[in-house]
Amino acid sequence: MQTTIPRTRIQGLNSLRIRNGSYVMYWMQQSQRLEYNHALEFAIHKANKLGQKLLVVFGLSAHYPEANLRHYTFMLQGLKETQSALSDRGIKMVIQRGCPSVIALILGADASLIVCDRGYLKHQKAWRNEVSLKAHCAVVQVESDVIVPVEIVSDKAEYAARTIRSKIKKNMDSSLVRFRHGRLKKDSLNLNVNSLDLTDIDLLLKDLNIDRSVPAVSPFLKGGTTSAKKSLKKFIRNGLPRYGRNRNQPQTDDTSQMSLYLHFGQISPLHIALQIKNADDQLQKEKETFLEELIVRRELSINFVHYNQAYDSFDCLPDWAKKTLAEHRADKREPIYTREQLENAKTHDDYWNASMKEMKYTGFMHGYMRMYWGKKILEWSDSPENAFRTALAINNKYFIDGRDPNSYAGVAWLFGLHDRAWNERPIFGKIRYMSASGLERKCDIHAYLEKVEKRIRFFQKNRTI
DNA sequence: ATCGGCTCGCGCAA
DNA sequence: TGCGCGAAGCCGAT
Repeated sequence: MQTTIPRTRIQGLNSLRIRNGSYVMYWMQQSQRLEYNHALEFAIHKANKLGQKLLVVFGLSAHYPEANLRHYTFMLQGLKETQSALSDRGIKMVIQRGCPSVIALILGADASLIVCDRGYLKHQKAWRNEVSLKAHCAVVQVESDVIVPVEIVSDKAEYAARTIRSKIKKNMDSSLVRFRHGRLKKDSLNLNVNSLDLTDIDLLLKDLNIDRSVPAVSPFLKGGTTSAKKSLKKFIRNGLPRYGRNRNQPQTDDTSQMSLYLHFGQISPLHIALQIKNADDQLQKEKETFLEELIVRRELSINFVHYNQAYDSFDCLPDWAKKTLAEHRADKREPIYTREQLENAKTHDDYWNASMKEMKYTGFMHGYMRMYWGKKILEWSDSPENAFRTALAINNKYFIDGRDPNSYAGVAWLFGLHDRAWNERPIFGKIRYMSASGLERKCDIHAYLEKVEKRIRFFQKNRTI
């Protein structure tokens, strides 16, 4: 049990001191939860030490890059729960409408100290940079979204899972520790700061001028820590015992779905990892396989977006991949589908269409099908650059967990990132290929088609938003 | 059903 | 400098 936050998670973002302001402010943005939140714990600790109140602030932008009704609904469900959970602890949380960095600076003007959590995408870094440059007090960033902080693992973009694995494992035991949740001494509920009212999320969503082109998946998937923990429990009971066998079987539902909640910081990877470690001792192998995905692969994605500035474009790919795709640029593509045809699931390939529908109507797709889905976009586009753009755009539009570091690494993987060369063939060159016959050979793809059809019928019948 | 070849480059051993 | 091996494969030979 750890009582203080490890130094390796804490970074001063400017050189200013703690001022004598009205409160300590935790600018919450990435880690949208109360539990296992290192940034929040650090802020509570500092507030107690200074004898001050703690104000938690969230800036809600109506124009978050690529976000639509589906994402906002899921996020606001989680924020509503977090606000009330904090309130139960005597901590005031306000949500204000506007660009997150601007909100942080406005409310931070009265703060003694601004604590923020960490995000690795370009716009998330830019927001924190702006706040650290313009704030009048110390700005401290606390990592609470990974098991091993990125800089501790490596100081460069890693080449593949195998090169990052040992570096993560070296630091894992010292990072996989519980910590005590602190208590705020000075109740801050009476702080007089305005907040958006989250009582009626639908009403608030109508008020915000957001992109409404993609419907929410509520009430089938609900955002928030309670949902996340319920899914985790269910996974440990039902999915984990079969994880080794079924993780690549898209007709089953033996996945954890943790990526949805992790994306919005509604659950901590540390919390998940500890729960998994504590599960049945008979499941050593399954646990290892799951932790490999949760920690090594997820944190490889974060390493990628942190150190590779081109993570959202074709340029991010390793040279051998760009070279081999260029050599096959003139290969005949037949058929070629437009983005519209793809989004409408109007291809000749029923397996592919089913995966597209799963994504479009349920906001989720089984991991194994995510690979097949993307590989075919490369095969059916007029150029690899356009394929990259299309795959990423559709990914981010429909997946609840789109726009995550995992999204960028996942899309780039389709084009060779973190992978190796394979037998050369048309269009793909030496990039790994996947085929419909592979699906037939390796899983029960017809059961998957049925699963998707059934789920979509259920969704359409019961949709409320 | 199972196996080997395909093919690249990092990281480590020497 | 050489060598082993890898984020989830394909394909043809046996």
